[in-house]
Amino acid sequence: MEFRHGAALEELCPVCGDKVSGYHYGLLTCESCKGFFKRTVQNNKKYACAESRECCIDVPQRKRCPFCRFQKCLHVGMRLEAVRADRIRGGRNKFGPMYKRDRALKQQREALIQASGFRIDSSPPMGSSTQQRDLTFTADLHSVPVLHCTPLHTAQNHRISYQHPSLCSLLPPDSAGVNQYQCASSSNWTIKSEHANSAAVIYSRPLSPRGPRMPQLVIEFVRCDPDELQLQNKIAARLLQEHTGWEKHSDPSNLCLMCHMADQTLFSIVEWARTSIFFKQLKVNDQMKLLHSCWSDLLLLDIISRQVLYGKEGSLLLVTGQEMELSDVASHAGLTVASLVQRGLELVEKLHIIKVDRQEFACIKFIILFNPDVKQLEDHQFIESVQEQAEGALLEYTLCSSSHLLGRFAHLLLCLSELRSLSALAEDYLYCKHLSGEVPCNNLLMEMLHAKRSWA
DNA sequence: TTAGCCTTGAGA
DNA sequence: TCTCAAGGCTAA
Repeated sequence: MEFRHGAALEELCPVCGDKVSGYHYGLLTCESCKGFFKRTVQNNKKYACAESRECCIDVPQRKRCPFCRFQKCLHVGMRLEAVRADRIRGGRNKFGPMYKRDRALKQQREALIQASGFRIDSSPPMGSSTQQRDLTFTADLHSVPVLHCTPLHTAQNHRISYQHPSLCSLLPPDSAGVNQYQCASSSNWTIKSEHANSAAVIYSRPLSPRGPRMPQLVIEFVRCDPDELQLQNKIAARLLQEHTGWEKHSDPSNLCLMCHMADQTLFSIVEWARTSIFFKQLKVNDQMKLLHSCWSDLLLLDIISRQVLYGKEGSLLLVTGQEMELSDVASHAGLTVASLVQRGLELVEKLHIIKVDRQEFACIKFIILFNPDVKQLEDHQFIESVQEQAEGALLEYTLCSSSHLLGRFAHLLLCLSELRSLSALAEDYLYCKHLSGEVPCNNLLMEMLHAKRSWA
């Protein structure tokens, strides 16, 4: 299948919302933000914000505040290292494979839309509502009570303060009043969930003349998934900011670096959950209980699914898009980590052999998140109903895509059980390391670790 | 200073 | 040979 380059160009610039002209410095942006980013980095420009560093950056206003515009460039993931110090023109850079993978993802998403006849706003332009949500999320990071505060420097040496938010501050105010989720699609589909105590059933699309039936809920689950490249860029940029702050103080250990990466991944998982179908209808108390209960399962699933979908044999693909040689990991690991890595790799291999796809991973995430076994849930019936629907959607999807009747579905549930067992071991290991003071404190990772143990 | 268009050149 | 993401040029 040929990738339509034009499809990507229909997207909007994540910085200002203007028309995208191609991949520039790590992601799809417009020509003007490309030029702005280049000028800023090449000429080492220093800007200042006349307001409160929260200026709106859109097409009409992007010229108003270069400080906030550049901050946004970094925030959405434009890469400083893609600007060439030697200024040599032409050729390709090291991001080629990343652009290729992003194109493949977009192509896959487009194929999914076509197969289902359902319109998904692929990679919602950050200049639109998603952009606003993104800014709100960033603003949250700067406005919540301080648990941990490290002075950081951006590439421009602008001092910014980074305050680590707690899970509670990352979740929105109670949304229980909003008990109706409605989504109209271009194909006369109306998804409606009016929950009082149970989730309304979302029906599957009828059989498509072009291929197997795609359960409607699976499409919704995939739709909730973040854009892999944007996620990659965002986490890489945040880690770069954090790392700039560390350089002055000490050289962090590998374990420490991995914890920071896991911490940032946890942020993205919370962000995914809080904007996901069904979850956003829950009261904050229930949201927190569910996330406290399953964060490590979701974190491990994130690592494993990336490995299954995009990883290469012999290396570990990190959330930042970097690859680590497994031989390096093994040589630096102790017995416990080596055994965890080995079991993780065996699980990756199992999932790889049966070719688990994005749709199935998306369902599994919801099955993990909506765990009715969590104690003292206010809306237990609704949560149980969502998990049943997610399992039903996965079953239906596997029956459509596999000839082995229940075999594939059962296999996936077995893998899920292995994943839970592995994540419990990883949690124990992390807790031991925390007690011996070998991992960073006062972050979301540690908050989750403590929360689970305090009510377990 | 901005932003649209042009030139360049490595890799497919 | 073609593609496309770099840097360069220049009118507004």
